[in-house]
Amino acid sequence: MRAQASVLHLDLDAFFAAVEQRDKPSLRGKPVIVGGVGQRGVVSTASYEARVFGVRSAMPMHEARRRCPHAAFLSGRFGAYRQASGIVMGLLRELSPLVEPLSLDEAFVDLAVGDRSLAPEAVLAEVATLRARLTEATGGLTASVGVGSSKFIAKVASELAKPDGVRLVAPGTEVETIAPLPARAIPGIGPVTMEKLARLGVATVADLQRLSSRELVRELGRSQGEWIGALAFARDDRPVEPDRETKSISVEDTFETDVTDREALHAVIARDAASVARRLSAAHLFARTITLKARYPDFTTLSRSRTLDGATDDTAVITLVARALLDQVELLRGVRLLGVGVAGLTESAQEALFGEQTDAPEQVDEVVADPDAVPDTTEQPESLAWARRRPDGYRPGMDVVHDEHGPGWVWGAGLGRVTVRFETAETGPGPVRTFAVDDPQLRPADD
DNA sequence: TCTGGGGTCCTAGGACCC
DNA sequence: TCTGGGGTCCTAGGACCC
Repeated sequence: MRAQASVLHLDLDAFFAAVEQRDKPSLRGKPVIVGGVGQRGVVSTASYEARVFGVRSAMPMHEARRRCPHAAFLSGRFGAYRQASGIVMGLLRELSPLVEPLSLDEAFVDLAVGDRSLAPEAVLAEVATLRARLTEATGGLTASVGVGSSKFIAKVASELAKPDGVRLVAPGTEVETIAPLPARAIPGIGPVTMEKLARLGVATVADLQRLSSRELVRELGRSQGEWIGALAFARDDRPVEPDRETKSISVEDTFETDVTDREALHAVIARDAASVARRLSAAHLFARTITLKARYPDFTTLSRSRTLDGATDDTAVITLVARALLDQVELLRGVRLLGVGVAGLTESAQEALFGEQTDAPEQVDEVVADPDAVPDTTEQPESLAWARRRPDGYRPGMDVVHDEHGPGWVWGAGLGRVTVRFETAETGPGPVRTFAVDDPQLRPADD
């Protein structure tokens, strides 16, 4: 904890839904739900209008539809979210070079750099300017901002400021500020930990403050017990870290229906491995450990991993190692999810550590020696298409262009037809038209 | 019609080394 | 010939966060 309130936490309000309402004027003021629109999707973000009906992040989509059937259900446009996020992070970096993004819609900023005044009035004036510029630069998005003497307090403060507000917790008032909050408000206390604490009679942070460190450690383990005990008294001296290194990269797919066919999963692995390899290359990274993840219909999840002697960014190597790991997975029950991940990331692809023997399966050795040995899986048999996450094509919410009607977005698709609303952020609510999916005048817009 | 996808961190046991 | 102890790496699982 610092003597001054010099840590800022910014959180964009209902971010994905707000971007959709910005770009789709007919949805402004209405319930909007962004998430997986398939059978097994969950809510990513609900607009405040949808939250009134009890729709929350991570809620299964069928439950959200039951609670709020008249909402607009959209599958998300990550290009648009990334762009808006980039603008916001840029504004934050004008405040201070010490910006630590936590996700597309959240970041910490360390204000204790340069010669600015850290007096509360001065900081609040800066925050007011920031929020006004943010709304202007993003075409109407809003953010909640918390300022405090540590990351923890700044984060709690922005939570208290939501939506579209500011809260500065004055140094010296931290413990009394957090005392009445539910213990669950402390980051790191999730459902399982809260259940354990409830058995000790803990409901609020004040209750937590009454427990001894010894009791917490006995119940939660050393690391978590000591950490929660410290946060209950607002003790947190973690620095804002602008350059955190990536530790792992992964891709996973939940299937519309459970998959038992090993060949179909081989095709999924090839595609996911290619995606992971592309991201490794883009980041100029190589990986030593390859992990395969599978989830059974009863939701039990397992992982199998193998660490290679050398690091790789090669699709063929990742594919064959992941496929070999799949041999250790029993498929009789089918799987609802499969994923490929890499870890042990390095900036160079060293050859095998000297003196060590490789324990990789022979087929991997073959591929390392000859990348062309990997089977070409880019052309999937038609029979495997069902294993894909979702049919390609027009997903609700996506941007399209029509030669005559101009830019619009997909309102709904199915049965060979696409319904489009023609409007943009600048136009005001626009008209709706329906087309055949193969209408040559209609196509997805470039991202 | 149960429960996404991308991450981080922690624990715990076994192998292996000194 | 009854049995130590620390350190590191690897694997697997789980809690948690957005």
